[in-house]
Amino acid sequence: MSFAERAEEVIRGLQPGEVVTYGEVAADAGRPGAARAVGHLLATRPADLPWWRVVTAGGRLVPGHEAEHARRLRAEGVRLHDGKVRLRGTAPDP
DNA sequence: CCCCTGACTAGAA
DNA sequence: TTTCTAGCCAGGG
Repeated sequence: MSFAERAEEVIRGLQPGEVVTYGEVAADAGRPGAARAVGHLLATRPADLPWWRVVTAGGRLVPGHEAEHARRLRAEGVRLHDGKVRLRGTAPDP
């Protein structure tokens, strides 16, 4: 099984509202640090994957798909803050 | 096998 | 805060 297959399974295993970063997916797929590869896969694999549940390490949405991404996340019940996703462990700036 | 590209990441300026 | 640089990995030509 290739990294792409594992990553695909990981993304498919995500639950509605479950938002993870590329690094999380890469690590879960067995290749920590291959975050770039994950993005490459999602970009080159037009499969029926919930790509909108994957965001950057900073909670930033996918560049070039912000509108679509934000819309889908809202549909899943994800709370957005200034176009960014509130990831676990992150705190707002007072 | 080599080279290039990209929906990444962390750190410095 | 935004922009740039260097490091990272998987695919495709």
